[in-house]
Amino acid sequence: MTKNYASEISSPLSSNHEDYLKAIYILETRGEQVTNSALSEYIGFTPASATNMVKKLAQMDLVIYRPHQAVALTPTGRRVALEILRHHRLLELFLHQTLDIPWDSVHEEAERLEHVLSEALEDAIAASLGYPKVDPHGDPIPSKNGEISHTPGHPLSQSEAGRAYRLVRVLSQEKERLAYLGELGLQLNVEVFLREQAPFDGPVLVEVAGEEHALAADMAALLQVVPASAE
Amino acid sequence: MTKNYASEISSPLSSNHEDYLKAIYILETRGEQVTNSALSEYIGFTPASATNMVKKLAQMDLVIYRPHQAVALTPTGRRVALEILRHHRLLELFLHQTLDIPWDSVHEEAERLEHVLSEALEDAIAASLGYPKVDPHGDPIPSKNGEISHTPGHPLSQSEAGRAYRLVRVLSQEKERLAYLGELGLQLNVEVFLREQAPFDGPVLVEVAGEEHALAADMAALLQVVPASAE
DNA sequence: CGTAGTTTTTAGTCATGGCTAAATTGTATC
DNA sequence: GATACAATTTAGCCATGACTAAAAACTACG
Ligand SMILES: [Mn+2]
Ligand SMILES: [Mn+2]
Ligand SMILES: [Mn+2]
Ligand SMILES: [Mn+2]
Repeated sequence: MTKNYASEISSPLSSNHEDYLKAIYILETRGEQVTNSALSEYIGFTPASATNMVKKLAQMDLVIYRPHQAVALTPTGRRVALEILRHHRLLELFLHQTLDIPWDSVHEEAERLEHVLSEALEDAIAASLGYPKVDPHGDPIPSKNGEISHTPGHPLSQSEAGRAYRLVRVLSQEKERLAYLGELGLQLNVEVFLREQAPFDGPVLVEVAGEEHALAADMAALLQVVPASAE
Repeated sequence: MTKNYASEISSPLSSNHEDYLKAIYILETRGEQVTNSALSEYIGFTPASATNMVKKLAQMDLVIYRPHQAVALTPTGRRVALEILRHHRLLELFLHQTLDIPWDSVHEEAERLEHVLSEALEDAIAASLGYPKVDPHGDPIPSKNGEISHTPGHPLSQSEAGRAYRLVRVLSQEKERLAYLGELGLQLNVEVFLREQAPFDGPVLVEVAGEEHALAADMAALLQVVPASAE
């Protein structure tokens, strides 16, 4: 058997089923309404396809669907979403740590592998990593029984200038963006000194590993930090 | 991009396409004629489905199909089969070595993972294992450019009694059989002393790690060995 | 409220790739 | 060579899940 949630559902789920549920979960956690258009845009299929799939998921009791309303996960749907998300983030960390895959590439690899990970493999990976709590981007890894911790931190763009911070999460999975940040030395847990914060949503000046860089406001908004003093 | 052979083919191949090609390759190497029934039995679909798929593979120039004749791989088809086989065997070894997955479980895991392995990951795995030549069952791992070595050895059932041998390959991927062999201590590269060989295809008596065991003739036929003196 | 514009749903099409059942072809035996 | 039996192919069915285009339903604004 290949999946933990297998006992809770009627028919086996395809990769796309799982990606839909994961997408709904992620959109839910963003606090936005999970409209059909938001969902279809996120997964990259047409709105008609999204409606179609959501109806099927509703028949399987994985989501609640009321026409023209935002879709929501049922408890079972959330369990499935969290299991796939756990696979995804464990894989990202494993690929990064064990196989030296750069942090800007792990997402796309995990996107395919997450669907073919057995329980045994999930457990073996988790064990070999020492039961980690976050992935290479600082995203929390759901526990086996579906708990997920809230990550601390606040955007660098909303932090006080003249202080040192530690990067605890990057709210982006865009390959190019992550590659750029990596070039600046901005990897997870790196120390960042916030030199200057321009007003009117202007750029921020930071110092990383002795070098100074300017970051656009929207970029800085994606960088979650905590005070470096909290060591 | 996900596969190396992508440039050589017209349309992307599904997991099942790849498994068919791999199956044809394996049946070919057994020296038997790859009949429709042999193929359909091996892959576990009906003969009608096999005919159907073989015709599609023929349209893509991956196999040669003539009605009522044995099917054969084209050079391109062989390249695809060998790439998937490389994925499979690299994964088996990786799972066994790096994640301690038992040798009787790696096959089924690799059967799913082999289809979602990117070039980058294939390379990273091969590098982390030190570019290995054989998998945990002694099956040769095809090279990146599609070369595959011939493994030495002969069946234990056709070996001379009173001599010591080294197990270099097990010609089975049945979970229960491998688990049983593992319990006897019969893992790859283990030393086996052939105590007695009963006539008329009778059982063989072996000594492994100080313990004596009797093996059925068909079991012993699956164990490929070389003289232990060849150290 | 009524209407324009947006969002969502419906309806209908298509490709894929399994399946069963029936027809056909090939093979072996008398 | 006829005939039985096995292997293979054909024909037709079905589920899945994408798509486009059209219809319907919501929303917002004058
Ligand atoms: Mn995915
Ligand atoms: Mn991540
Ligand atoms: Mn496979
Ligand atoms: Mn093997």
